[in-house]
Amino acid sequence: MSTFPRKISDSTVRRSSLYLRVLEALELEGSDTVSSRVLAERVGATAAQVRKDLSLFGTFGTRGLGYEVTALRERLAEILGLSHEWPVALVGAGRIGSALFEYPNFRERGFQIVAILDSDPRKVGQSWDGIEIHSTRELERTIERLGVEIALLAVPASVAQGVADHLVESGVRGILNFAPTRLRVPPGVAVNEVDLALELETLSFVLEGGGRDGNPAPEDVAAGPEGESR
Amino acid sequence: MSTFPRKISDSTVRRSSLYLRVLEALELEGSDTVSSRVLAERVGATAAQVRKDLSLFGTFGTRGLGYEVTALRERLAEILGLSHEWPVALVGAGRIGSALFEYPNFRERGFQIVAILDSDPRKVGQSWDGIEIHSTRELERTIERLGVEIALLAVPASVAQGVADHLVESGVRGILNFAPTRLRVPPGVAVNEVDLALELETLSFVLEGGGRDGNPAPEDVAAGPEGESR
DNA sequence: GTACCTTTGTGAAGGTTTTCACAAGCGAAG
DNA sequence: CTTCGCTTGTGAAAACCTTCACAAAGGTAC
Ligand SMILES: NC(=O)c1ccc[n+]([C@@H]2O[C@H](COP(=O)([O-])OP(=O)(O)OC[C@H]3O[C@@H](n4cnc5c(N)ncnc54)[C@H](O)[C@@H]3O)[C@@H](O)[C@H]2O)c1
Ligand SMILES: NC(=O)c1ccc[n+]([C@@H]2O[C@H](COP(=O)([O-])OP(=O)(O)OC[C@H]3O[C@@H](n4cnc5c(N)ncnc54)[C@H](O)[C@@H]3O)[C@@H](O)[C@H]2O)c1
Repeated sequence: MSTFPRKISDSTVRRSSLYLRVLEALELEGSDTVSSRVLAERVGATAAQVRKDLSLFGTFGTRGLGYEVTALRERLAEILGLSHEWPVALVGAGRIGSALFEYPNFRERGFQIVAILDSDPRKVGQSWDGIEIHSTRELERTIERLGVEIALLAVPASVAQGVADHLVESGVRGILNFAPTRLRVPPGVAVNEVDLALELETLSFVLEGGGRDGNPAPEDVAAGPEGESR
Repeated sequence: MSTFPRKISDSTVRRSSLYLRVLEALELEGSDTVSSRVLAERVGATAAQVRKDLSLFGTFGTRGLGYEVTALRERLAEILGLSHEWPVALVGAGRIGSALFEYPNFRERGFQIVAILDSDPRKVGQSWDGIEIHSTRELERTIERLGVEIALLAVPASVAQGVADHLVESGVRGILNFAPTRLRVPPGVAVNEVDLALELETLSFVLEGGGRDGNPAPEDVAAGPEGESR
């Protein structure tokens, strides 16, 4: 709904997600306000970075005081598109699919798995926690009926592109892809790849001395990916 | 083992991991050589980017011809630290832990789970596929005995930092963390965070119009995170 | 051997993200 | 009401990353 003057960078969005999590924790701890310094400390960034990030979204702080925890949390949640529930489809009811289904964190943050899809006739018809597993032949109908816009894609790599195409045709606009394949999707569709073998390989690169001189780089090693640009 | 003149950026390492995967596929397809253009096409980057990345590691190509597939694959694998097996410990034998354990992709790429650790007395003593689940009381001994340097951390967020500290004390230098907590580790230890709720939140941000004007940004939406630089 | 085609490797340019540094603003205290 | 201490918001600088553009060089055909 909301738009912003400048294009917001991926790194800013990712950090904002972390800020939100810290704000939720601070609220439970009973803090009323928080400074950019404290926020930064908690997420492993710099205070200037926090202020720059937040300033891209608007002006939230009070000079001399900091940010009001509850207000900022609410505003950030809204900005990140978390002020309403997202109905989510799980595609691929295999090993990783079942772990994802039972992951309570998704629902807590407003992502509710409302449909499970699989092509295996032995799985179709089963129910998980009251949600029936549908055949991928009913994919389009199911996605449309439930208004699903986000899908968790947990099918074998060999079929991932085909299933993704089908999802996009059916109206899905965001895919979290667990298969180790780069998906090609039309403009207007967002994909996030979760590539665990790649994550391990970046670890082994650093451990093997790629960072510098046989030792992992001292500084930025604690920060993680992203670089996650990430 | 190998060191490089300049510090290699995270994005370069991540792309290199993708190049390696494409090279493996090309080898199976029977290609002898590949140009930066083709390599780029397959991973969704530009040809110049591919050449820049590779040039940071050395000079591998032949002008007019391109890169020799097998030679480059071998060299890249070596650079990424994949020319030997890595014994890996799985810590937390829960839902995500068991999916990870059964994920064949890890072993195929040289990451072999040689130890499973859990604190739940009901799980300790069980065997998964011939590998016994050990108590976390034996963590240090197990890690040391098996020479584990990389751990998959799949325990509840509330205990993740404590377990991570214990792992580091025992000699672990690389952690792939699935708990939604930023780990603090001493210099010299590498951590990659896999934060699925965060990935979903970046999707919902884009879908909600954060990218631009109510529509996801047309260009870089297909590229994913790292971003994803991270 | 030469001409031509192709593709690499790489400085330089361009763009983006992070850090720096400080004026401006707010609240509290006296 | 003024002063003081603290913290934000933000231009400018620095660092970093990507793209451009082209000379250099290998292969091939004749
Ligand atoms: N197991 C893990 O820990 C793990 C980790 C990261 C990534 N992954 C990736 O996730 C994907 C699934 O892995 P898994 O271990 O759960 O495999 P799995 O074989 O246990 O599950 C795959 C599921 O997808 C279903 N499926 C197959 N073709 C389908 C189609 N065309 N449409 C719908 N459903 C279909 C299968 O019936 C099965 O239920 C793979 O791409 C894998 O590389 C797995
Ligand atoms: N289920 C998912 O799909 C999923 C996805 C992403 C991230 N995660 C994260 O992964 C972690 C594990 O999630 P899960 O769903 O597998 O939970 P789970 O409860 O199924 O498994 C957690 C396991 O950790 C063990 N454990 C608890 N304390 C321990 C300790 N101190 N030392 C060693 N082992 C200990 C438990 O006995 C249990 O076996 C959580 O942090 C969760 O947020 C889970």
